[in-house]
Amino acid sequence: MTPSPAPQQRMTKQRAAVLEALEASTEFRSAQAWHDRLRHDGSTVGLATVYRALQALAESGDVDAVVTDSGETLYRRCEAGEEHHHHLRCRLCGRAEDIDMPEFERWADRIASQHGYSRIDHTVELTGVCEACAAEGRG
Amino acid sequence: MTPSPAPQQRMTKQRAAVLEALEASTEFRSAQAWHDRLRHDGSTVGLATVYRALQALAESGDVDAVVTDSGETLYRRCEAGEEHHHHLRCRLCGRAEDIDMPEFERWADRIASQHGYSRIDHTVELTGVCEACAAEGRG
DNA sequence: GTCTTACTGATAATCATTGTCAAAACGAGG
DNA sequence: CCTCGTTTTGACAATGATTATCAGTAAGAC
Ligand SMILES: [Zn+2]
Ligand SMILES: [Zn+2]
Ligand SMILES: [Zn+2]
Ligand SMILES: [Zn+2]
Repeated sequence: MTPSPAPQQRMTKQRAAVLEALEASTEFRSAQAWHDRLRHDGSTVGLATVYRALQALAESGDVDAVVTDSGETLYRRCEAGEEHHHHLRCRLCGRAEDIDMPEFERWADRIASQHGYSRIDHTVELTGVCEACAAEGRG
Repeated sequence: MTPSPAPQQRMTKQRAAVLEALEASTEFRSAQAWHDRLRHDGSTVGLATVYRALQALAESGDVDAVVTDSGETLYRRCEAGEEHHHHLRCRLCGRAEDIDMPEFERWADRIASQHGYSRIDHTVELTGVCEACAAEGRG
């Protein structure tokens, strides 16, 4: 294989717009929802570009991504820096809280090795209805 | 709303075949994978029918369903009866172990209410590479 | 400015899943 | 066993989120 010539990143108008949209909210939204918001805010960014930007950001750890039960991927800006964490997310409005659970991490590793499994990964997501949404009687 | 006239279930050849296939394995497979297996075993069951059967079984709690990171839904027969449980699944072959974690359940409820969230639901899945797959050097 | 190369956006393609609907199969009752 | 109202089936179209294409655009190094 070739020594992979270090891929460069360029800060474009579009990427900046996506970043700005992400910064303006702490809620989980789908790529299409972010795209809608950008268009409504006057941007002419293309849908594919939004997908690409969000995926790149998710890979680099700058945004959090979760997959819903229906298979949709939701993104939001990551508030917790590099650190591994989980979420408590409102199913109705996308609001989310960062959750830390170091005990779980250790427990998962132990259980896995007890069963002979290696290269462990895990998915932990809590969903519910936030106080505001409950008050409005949504859902 | 109408008194919902008690929906009946009929045991058809196709549903029996799906059940039989599920009984013959403890591994998580996609609807399409189960369909393939059924066709290879001589059945002429249609793909849509397999989807319908698996969904019905999942709703009734007779099979476990998980959504992968890529959005695909995997099914396998449920070994743990009605009881709520989680899985440690091999990413390569679909093998899975049932995992119980009552502490987590309690913890999740507590965290959620501390943040003012109600109607809590949760997703906890562990994935890894099982001993057999690791031995074969797959992945 | 010039040039190389990554990026963009309109659009087509993919792929799992769901909807449609006429034909076939259940199974209760006779 | 035969009949009949329902449920189920299966081939195929449709959906909807995501990805691939590819010609044109624009970072940013020099
Ligand atoms: Zn909410
Ligand atoms: Zn974790
Ligand atoms: Zn395995
Ligand atoms: Zn649980």
